[in-house]
Amino acid sequence: MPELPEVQTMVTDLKKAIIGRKITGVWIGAPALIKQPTAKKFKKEIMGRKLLSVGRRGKNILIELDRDFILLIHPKMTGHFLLGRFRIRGRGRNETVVGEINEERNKKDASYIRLIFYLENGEGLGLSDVRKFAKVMLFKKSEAAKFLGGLGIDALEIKYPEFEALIRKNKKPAKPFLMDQSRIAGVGNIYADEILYAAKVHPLQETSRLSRERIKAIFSAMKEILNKAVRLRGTSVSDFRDIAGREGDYAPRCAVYGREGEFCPKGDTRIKRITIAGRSSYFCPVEQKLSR
DNA sequence: ACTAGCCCCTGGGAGC
DNA sequence: TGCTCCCAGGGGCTAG
Repeated sequence: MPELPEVQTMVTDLKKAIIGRKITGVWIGAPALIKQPTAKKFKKEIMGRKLLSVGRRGKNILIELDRDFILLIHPKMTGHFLLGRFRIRGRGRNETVVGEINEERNKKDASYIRLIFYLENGEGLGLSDVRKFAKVMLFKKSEAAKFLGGLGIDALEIKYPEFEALIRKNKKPAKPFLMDQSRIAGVGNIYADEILYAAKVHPLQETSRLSRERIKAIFSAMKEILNKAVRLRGTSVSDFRDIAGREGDYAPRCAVYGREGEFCPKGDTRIKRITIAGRSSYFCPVEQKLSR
């Protein structure tokens, strides 16, 4: 599921592929993904816009368009972009996308495309999203604060003093703290588990009594793991693909995520899975002891 | 102001 | 083989 490194991979790809190009058409297969404004108005307003720059804040992709518009895409669980040539098959509600993208394995992926931005040369930028959880918004630059105001500091931007101040104020256990986008933006379920494992902190650890040493360990593990995952172009445990349909290379580096019952990389203890706030959490009960 | 819990959605895997 | 059931999960929303 796209977290900061996967979103950054998409942003890097998009920068190369679409900057300076113009949106010549839009196909909306799942109007419910468009949260702002209405799908009809969205289509009208985005037509003919030029793509000026691509950025990221937490897990949100922000594309700057001409006339001071911002296009925001949050991929949620299964959203990702594919660049290729697409045909629409069927009619009305039964319309589906057939992709002429590079490889056979991506054909299925293309059929999950819910939204296409057509570019000048007939190529399309498709948003593939099996579960239709993705969020797409279009608004004026002047309204950005309204739609991004609730987001905390990006996990790759935050400096240690700010991080320590946030974690000291925090009342949640360590894992929900890392995943709270209103404090620090970008860390999701997979990387939170990996960060806490590397920092030797139990996911249910209350953060109020953590020593400065442990807080520093969490902070540096966060930076190191996210940066490494960015270099490896993300984790593809399920649906994540880059713009060309390729998987990321970080998944084999995961020490604990998705590895219930396997041995901890540092010993002969088996990795446990527990549920925290409705989410699976993987950890090593020996490496990550609760302390108080 | 804050938090816990429900809900959105679909494919894939387990179980029978 | 084929059916049904349950699970995955980020974050928006609501009730408390």
